[in-house]
Amino acid sequence: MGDREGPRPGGRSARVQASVHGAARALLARMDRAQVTIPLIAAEAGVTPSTIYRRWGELHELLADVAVERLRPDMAPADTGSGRGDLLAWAEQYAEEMSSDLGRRMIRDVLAAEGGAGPRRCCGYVAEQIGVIARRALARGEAFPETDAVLDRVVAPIVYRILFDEALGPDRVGDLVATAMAEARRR
Amino acid sequence: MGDREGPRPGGRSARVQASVHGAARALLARMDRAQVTIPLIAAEAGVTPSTIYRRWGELHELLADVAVERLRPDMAPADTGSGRGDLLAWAEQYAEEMSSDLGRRMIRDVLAAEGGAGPRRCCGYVAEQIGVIARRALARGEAFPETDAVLDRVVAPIVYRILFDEALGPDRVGDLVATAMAEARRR
DNA sequence: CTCCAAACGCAAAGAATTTGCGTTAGTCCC
DNA sequence: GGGACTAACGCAAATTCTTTGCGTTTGGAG
Repeated sequence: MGDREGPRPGGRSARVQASVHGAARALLARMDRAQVTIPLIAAEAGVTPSTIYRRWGELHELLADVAVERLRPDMAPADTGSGRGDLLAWAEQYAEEMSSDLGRRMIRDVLAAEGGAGPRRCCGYVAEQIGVIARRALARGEAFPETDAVLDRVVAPIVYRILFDEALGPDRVGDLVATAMAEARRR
Repeated sequence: MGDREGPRPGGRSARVQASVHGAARALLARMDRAQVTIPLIAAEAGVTPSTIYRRWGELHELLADVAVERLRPDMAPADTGSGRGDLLAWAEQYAEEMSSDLGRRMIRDVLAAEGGAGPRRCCGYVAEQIGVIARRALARGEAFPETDAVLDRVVAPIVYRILFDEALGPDRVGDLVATAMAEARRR
């Protein structure tokens, strides 16, 4: 049940999904994003367009699917020795990755899809990473803010600025982390 | 120069733009969003599809244009007698409007467009409203946080949750405002 | 008043999307 | 293991959307 949404692991569906995802990533890396179409992806993946249309419906849905996959963290946040250091390192890296052209585009792809599942999953990934940092900090006996507080004070401003204004620099991210950590005492 | 990007006020271009915007709004209100297409909008507006394609390029650009228009505030924030009250009232209304289905969709439309002009303009609208509240507060001799601080502590969490998670209730919005107002003392 | 540039309408060509039908692959139950 | 069943796929035709060339109109400048 915790199995993502996909079909069963070894089936034909899974193979098609993998090859379509791979084709989409390859094309996105190779050419301008406005020129990537479903027939192109289908040709690259070795399937017929109708297969993609039936499964994903629109290009946005497919790209969102691919983007969510790429936004899933592949490792635990670095352990710098303190919760504050961990959060700062994580936040700086996150801000940098997401403000890159690729990161920006992935976020927008995720948001463009119809169902709310993609964005929520991304938020979940972030919350999970913060949770790891938090548990590590608490195990060391340190104070650490609630995950929701970190989302509100650190993650939200980073993402909001990337989407609507201009990406925050490392110094501003540091300020956000400091503000969030100040919240920890009230726990 | 503060004139938006559009053509001169009375020209033919302006009339076409107005009628296309109106047609798009009418169709969005009347039918499901996935069924709204450029040829449909063109028919409703009484122009040929190629006109729309040439001016906006894609449906997303047009919808983003329409959404930005609708997101522009049409009046100054209510004056409740104090900066804190003004901000609270504004934030609660903003959160409510943006978390509605319509608001959500408009935000996503704005973000889906290619150029970064739309999102920045929306952010500018918000900053402007906050600026009005701030100037009123300062004129009364009250303390009030920087606009950037309000964006980070109040607006960003509201929008982030709407886009990625679940909309915040009025109580949580109140907490955000309280946090932001606490910042004012350091000015 | 005349000229000019930008924008529009029309229509044909090209590309993408939808859909019906036959076939295949994997699954479940003997 | 073997047979039936379901979901997904391939193919191809029909539909709809998108692009583009060319002539015409419109509003503004000199």
